[in-house]
Amino acid sequence: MTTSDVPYAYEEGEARTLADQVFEKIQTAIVKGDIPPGSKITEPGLAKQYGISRGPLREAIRRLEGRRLIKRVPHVGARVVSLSYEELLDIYDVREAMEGMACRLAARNMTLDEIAGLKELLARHEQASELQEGTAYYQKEGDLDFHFRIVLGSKNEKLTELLCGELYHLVRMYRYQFSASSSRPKRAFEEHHRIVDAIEQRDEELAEMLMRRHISA
Amino acid sequence: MTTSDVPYAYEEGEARTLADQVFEKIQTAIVKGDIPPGSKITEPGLAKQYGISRGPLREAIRRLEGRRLIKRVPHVGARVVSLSYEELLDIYDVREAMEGMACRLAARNMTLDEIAGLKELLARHEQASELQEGTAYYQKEGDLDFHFRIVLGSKNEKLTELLCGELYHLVRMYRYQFSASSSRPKRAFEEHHRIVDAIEQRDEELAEMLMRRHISA
DNA sequence: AACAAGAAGATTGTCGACAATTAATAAGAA
DNA sequence: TTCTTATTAATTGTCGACAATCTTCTTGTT
Repeated sequence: MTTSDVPYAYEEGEARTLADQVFEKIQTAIVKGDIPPGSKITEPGLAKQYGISRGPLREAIRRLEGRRLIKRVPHVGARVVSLSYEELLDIYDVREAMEGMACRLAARNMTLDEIAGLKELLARHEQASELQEGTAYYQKEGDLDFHFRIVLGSKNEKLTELLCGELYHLVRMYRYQFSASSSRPKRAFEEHHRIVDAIEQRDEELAEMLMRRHISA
Repeated sequence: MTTSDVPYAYEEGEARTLADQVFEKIQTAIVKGDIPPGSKITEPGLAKQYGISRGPLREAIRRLEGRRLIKRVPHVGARVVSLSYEELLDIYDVREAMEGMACRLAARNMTLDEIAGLKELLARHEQASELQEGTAYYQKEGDLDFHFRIVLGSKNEKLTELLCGELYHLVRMYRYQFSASSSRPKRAFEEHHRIVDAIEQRDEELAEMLMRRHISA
């Protein structure tokens, strides 16, 4: 796995606050399904589980609420969001729009080094894909890594925040939940390749179009 | 003003929690510039000002942090985000992508009633724009109202959440801050009109394109 | 005068306790 | 038995206090 588990990461080894630590722990727990979707969050329970008081825990919950991974009802409690099939389709429309734009901007703003890195990543994918018929690596983190780099290459902070800080987690959540594999590794790989070509040629229009088709598939 | 001050509103008169109330108060205070961008948030100060304890206040701050209206540094404090010109351009690229998609989906999913409502809104705008040379009303809330309705018409929950719950506030913040008026009321009105036409004809492609051009201008 | 080290002050982080509200349970009447 | 009502239990909301950390001011040295 090339990307860390926590993508938009803080500086490592930081003396962060308890609330921050627990925020991330709960976030990954939700994403990985350790705390199943729709389940109720009981404050005393979680506080005891993580060995902290309710204060920092509540702050973490409020932050997750701001990121829409948790829905809260006053005086009743908080539940982990459960994504329906409709919501998943919604998310993919959003991704199509935003990653399309990201790809357009990447074609404009990516440095030559970054492009070279992308091509190298593709090469590694190809190899892994040929060696093992293992769609596993390629499908999951590898695919996200590819998209991740393009988003970063857009050099658009807001876009990066929204995609990597919010939608990213929801998509990962979905993939963990359904063990989703797009079941078309060869095709996807070719599409990735063409996208990189378009970026290299600085063809913004084409880059956006290819990415949008790639996601909507 | 047709839209309420708090757009994605809770049910009114609800017995919400202190943290929720203060969250909204601070949010609008930030958006309207009452708490200036870049200024430091001191917990004891705000707590006293709103007449509450630090507990709920901290929860509100964490929620605002999740929405990226506030940046926090551990053990140092929180500051209101200050949007640079570059960030504003970034936001507009995101808006172009997302509202373009929203417009495409609106052309697909908007009901006839909603379309009729849009046309009626346009008529009101035209009248107001003719009567007073008052670009004021049209430029500000009226323009947002137009975009707001189209986003809602997309019937895409995630898109609505992101646009209305996050970018919306940032755009409003910017407008308050610079008293921004796009200085082209006539042209903008015509573009709105053409967009509605495209939606009415269910021409998704055209609707998206027109909206994107409208925003990027 | 300028800089460094240290002390005082203020602010943030964490905790436990109490009040308010909701959910669960038990008791009683139809 | 079943529905209503009252009581109990549990959970959430709020608060004030204390500890840890950072900031600022003071003091002393070069």
